[in-house]
Amino acid sequence: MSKKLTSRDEDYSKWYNELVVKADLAENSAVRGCMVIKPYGYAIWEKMQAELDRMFKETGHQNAYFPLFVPKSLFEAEEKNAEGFAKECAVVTHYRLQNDPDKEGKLRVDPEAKLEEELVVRPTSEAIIWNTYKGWIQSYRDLPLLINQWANVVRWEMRTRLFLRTAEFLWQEGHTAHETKEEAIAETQQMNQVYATFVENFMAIPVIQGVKTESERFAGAEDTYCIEALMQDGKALQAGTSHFLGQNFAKAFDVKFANKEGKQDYVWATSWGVSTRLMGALIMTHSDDNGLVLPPKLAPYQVVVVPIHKTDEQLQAITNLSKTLMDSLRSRGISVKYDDRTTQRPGAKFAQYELQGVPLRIAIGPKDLENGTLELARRDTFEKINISVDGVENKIEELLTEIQDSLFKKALDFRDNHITKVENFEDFKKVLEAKTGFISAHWDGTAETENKIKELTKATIRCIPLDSIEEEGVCVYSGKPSTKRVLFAKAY
RNA sequence: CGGGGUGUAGCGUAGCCCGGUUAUCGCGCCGCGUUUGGGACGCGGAGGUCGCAGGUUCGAAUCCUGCCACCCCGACCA
Repeated sequence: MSKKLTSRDEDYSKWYNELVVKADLAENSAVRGCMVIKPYGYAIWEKMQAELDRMFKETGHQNAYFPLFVPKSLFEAEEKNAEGFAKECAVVTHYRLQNDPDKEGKLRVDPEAKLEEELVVRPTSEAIIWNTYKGWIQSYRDLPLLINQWANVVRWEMRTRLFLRTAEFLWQEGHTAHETKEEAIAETQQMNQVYATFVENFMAIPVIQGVKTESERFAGAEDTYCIEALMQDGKALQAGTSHFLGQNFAKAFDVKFANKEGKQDYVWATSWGVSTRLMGALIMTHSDDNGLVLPPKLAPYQVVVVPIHKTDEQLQAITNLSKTLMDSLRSRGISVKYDDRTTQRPGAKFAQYELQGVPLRIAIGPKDLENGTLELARRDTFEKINISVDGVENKIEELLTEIQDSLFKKALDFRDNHITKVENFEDFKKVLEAKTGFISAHWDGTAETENKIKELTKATIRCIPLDSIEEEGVCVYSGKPSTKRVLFAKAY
C-alpha cells in the first residue's frame, strides 16, 4: 500500500526485507529457503566478485571448479568437519523419476534407482577438494597450491533470511596447500587481510579482524580468523572467515609430499570464504529509510541522468546534451545510466533511484537548457546543487570519491561509538540491552563461561581482536584473571 | 522439532466472532486523454479454485475435522 519503506526504528527486519525486495535486489523463491537474486542485485555481486577475484589473483591464486556432489564416504573422512555440517546437509539418494502408477500425470522417485552411495550436496568443499589434491601433490615442488573456486553451496538451515542466511548461497572458497605450518598460517592471515581490505576499501564497511574462540571455530580448523562488522541495529555480522586447517585434511585424505630432505610429510592447509552474505552487510550498513545507499565503487551505475521536459524538442535537446556529458563521464571510467522513459514521471524516477542507492543523480530540465546548468543530487546526504555543465565531470569524480569516503567514515564512527568497555556483568547486560553493539570485556578463556554468557544474554564472543593489547584484568562473568579483552555481541 | 500466529487478485488488506444472493478497499496492471523541476490526475477496464480435502447446512470465505504452506520466537548457522 505505502510506497515508503517501513522505518528502521519501527521494525528493522521488516525494513530490511522490504528494502531488498523493493530495491530489486532479490526475492524469496518458491523453493524453500532459497533466494532469487534479481539482475540489479546480481550486478552488485558481480562487481564484488570482480574486485575480489582481482585481489586473489594478485596474491597468486588461480580459479578452478570442483563437483557439487560429495560422496558420503569422502564427506565423512574429516570427522570434525563432517560432524559440524551433518545436521544441515541436503543428500541425493536417487537418480531417476518415473510415472507414478497410482497418480495419473504425476511422477515419483523410481525405487529401483537408489544410489549405491549417497551424494552430499556440498555445504563446503574441503572434502571433495582435498580428495582431488591427493592426486596433485607429490613433491614440495608442487607446493604451494593456491586455488579458489566460485561456487554455490547448500546448507539446509531451519530459518532463512534474504542474503544473510539462505539454503543455497553463492560464495568463493579458497583452498590452499603448503609445505610448512608457518607458510599456511601466513596465508590464512594474508587472506583475512585481503577480506578486510576489500570490505573496508570497496564496500566502505569497517571491520574488526580477529580470531574465533574454540567453540565458534570452523569445523575441522585449528584456527579461524574472521572479519566482524557491526550493523545499524547494533548486531554483529561475520563478514568473512579464513581458516588455518593444520594437517587435519591432509591426514584425513592422505595428502603427503616429499620434502626437500626426501621425507614424506603431510601438507598444511587453509581455506577461506566470503559469500553473498556480504550483500546483506552492505545493505544493513549504509541504507536508510529511503532505501539502499551504495558506495560508488559497488554501484552498478554511479550516476543516473533524468531528463525533465514538456515537449519532444526539449527532450531531444536534453538527450543531445546528456549524450555528450555521458560520453565524457564514461571516458573517465564513470558508469552512467540515462533514463528517458516517458512512462514514469520524474518524481517517480527520483524515488526509484534513491531506493536503489544510485550515488549521484543528475536532473536536466528546460531551465537548465537555458542556463547551461544541471542539478546534481547526492544519495547519501540528499544534498542538491545547481552547477554549470561545463567542467561538471571533475565535480562528479570528486563527489564519487567523497561519497565513498564519507560512507566509510560514517559507518566507522557508528561502529567505534558502539564498542563499549565493560568491567562487570551488570554493565555487560545493561549495555547489551540499551546501547547494543560490541562489548569489549575480559574473559577467562573457558568455553564454560562463554556458553554461560551466551545462555544468559544471547551474546557470543565475536572474536579475539588481532590488535587486542595485553592487559591485566578479571573475567566479566567469572571474575577469574584474564590478560586480554575480547569482543562480545549479539550476532546475525 | 517445541511455543505463538497467519493463509482472501501480482502485493497489502476488509469481511469471519454472529453463515445469506454480484467478496471490500488501496497499490500495481491494461486502454484513452490530460500531464511531466520530488512517488500525477480523470474516465473506462481486466484480474479470485477465499491455502487444500472432507463434513454440517436449503445455503460456507464465515461453523466443524484433518492436512498443507508460510511468518515470528527458541535450538542450528556464512
